Amino acid sequence: MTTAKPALADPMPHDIAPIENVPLRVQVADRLRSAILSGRLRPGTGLVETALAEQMNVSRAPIREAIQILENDGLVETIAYKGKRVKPLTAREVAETYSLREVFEVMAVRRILENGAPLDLLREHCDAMTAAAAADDFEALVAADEAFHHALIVLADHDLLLASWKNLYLRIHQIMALRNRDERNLDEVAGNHPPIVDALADGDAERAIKLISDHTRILAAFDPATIVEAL
Amino acid sequence: MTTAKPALADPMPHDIAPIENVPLRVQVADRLRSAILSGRLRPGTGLVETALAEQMNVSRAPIREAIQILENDGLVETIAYKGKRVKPLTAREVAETYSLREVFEVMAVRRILENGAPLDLLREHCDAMTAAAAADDFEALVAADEAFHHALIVLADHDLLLASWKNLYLRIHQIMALRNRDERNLDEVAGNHPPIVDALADGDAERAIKLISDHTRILAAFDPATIVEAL
DNA sequence: CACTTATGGATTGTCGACATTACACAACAT
DNA sequence: ATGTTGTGTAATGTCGACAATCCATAAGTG
Repeated sequence: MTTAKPALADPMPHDIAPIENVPLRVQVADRLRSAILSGRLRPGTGLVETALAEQMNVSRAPIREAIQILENDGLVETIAYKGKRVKPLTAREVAETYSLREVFEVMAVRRILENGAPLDLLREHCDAMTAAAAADDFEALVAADEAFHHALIVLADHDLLLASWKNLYLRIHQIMALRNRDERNLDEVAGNHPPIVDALADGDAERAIKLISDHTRILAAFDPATIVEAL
Repeated sequence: MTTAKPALADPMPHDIAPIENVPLRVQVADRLRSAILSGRLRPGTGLVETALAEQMNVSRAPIREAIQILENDGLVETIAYKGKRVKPLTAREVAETYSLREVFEVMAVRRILENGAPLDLLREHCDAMTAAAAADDFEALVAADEAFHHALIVLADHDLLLASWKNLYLRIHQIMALRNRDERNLDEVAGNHPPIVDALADGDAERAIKLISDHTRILAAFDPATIVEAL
């Protein structure tokens, strides 16, 4: 009953966005994270609190907490009394990241098949991917790809899985940014996804799992050598 | 060549442990964590920085950072400008925790079967469990059980998996502490594990996966109702 | 020359004080 | 009474300064 109070009819234009009260540490963390994920801050780069504080015009406290947030994201590591730096990316870590992602996505597929879920969202993302591929728009393709996989995890209806996947995907972002632009066929990437949805629709567990498994594994296999050196 | 320097022959007794230079935040975090995991700090309990700082006789800074560490462990949640509290445990979270653990352990089994690994450590832990069960020593049984599963994950030789499993197992600790002492047959718990090792030894993937899967699932199914209320 | 011992700079670790926010409750007006 | 507005309190958020630690490099010593 929002209309129960007739005085002041609709006084607030929707344009007035709520004042954002974002703590500094979050702003700092977001900026640093995006710098890391975009590859502007390369693995091995030292993060000096004093320098960052001065550069961003805040005190050391928020910087410290921001760095700790990034540590929880697994993007930064601390060596006591020595310094903090962007976590180096070893070939092994890359492989492990993708293999864990595979397990997560297979788990999602299993749960979707067991509990059922509407698949139209996945189809939409597939369409977006084929469109992006047709337009030769790499960025859009990557975005749609992530949206697809994200939706897949969400459909699994498992908060902890979703949180773990998101955390893992941070590194995937980083890896993709550091990887030499692999000039693979965009249409091929886009074409890989619809069969997964089809298998889900058919309730064909074995096929769906194999498809999603192969899909993520292909990405992983492409990596180790093409990563830029760490530190 | 440690004997190349003949002067001062073996001057340091091994008894003298290295001076521990543990940052306060870590000490605080360890204490709080153990309090949470043991159930002394129940879910929903508010954590007030000022109070903890006074109580532990340190400033607020280490307390703050310690709490953030626990947040990364998933044991504490923050509501901005409102307070921090021990994360409430819902039945859903418990179920999700165990289901994710199942996936992790199945992944470990798969990797062990694919890459091979010595199984004697697992056997030792099995023996410790049966011994504990025979002595009716609940604590020892739980410890050996954890050692077994920990070893299983370690054998999978996957650092990221190990880290994720450890993080997840923190909550399992908490859950077990909060759960009404389930008076199940100790011998039964102990007896569940050797067949897993046998299946691994036989290279029987299907059987090993089914065993480990059932094993963790049984534990999960036992929970939701027996958990004490949150908040 | 080999080896120990100072010393200096850089960086994190800790502290106490102040600013900001949110909530609860009282005071007030309608 | 009901709703609005003020005010106080308790908590987190932020700050600047100081202490502790590590590392490299130089100085001293046999």
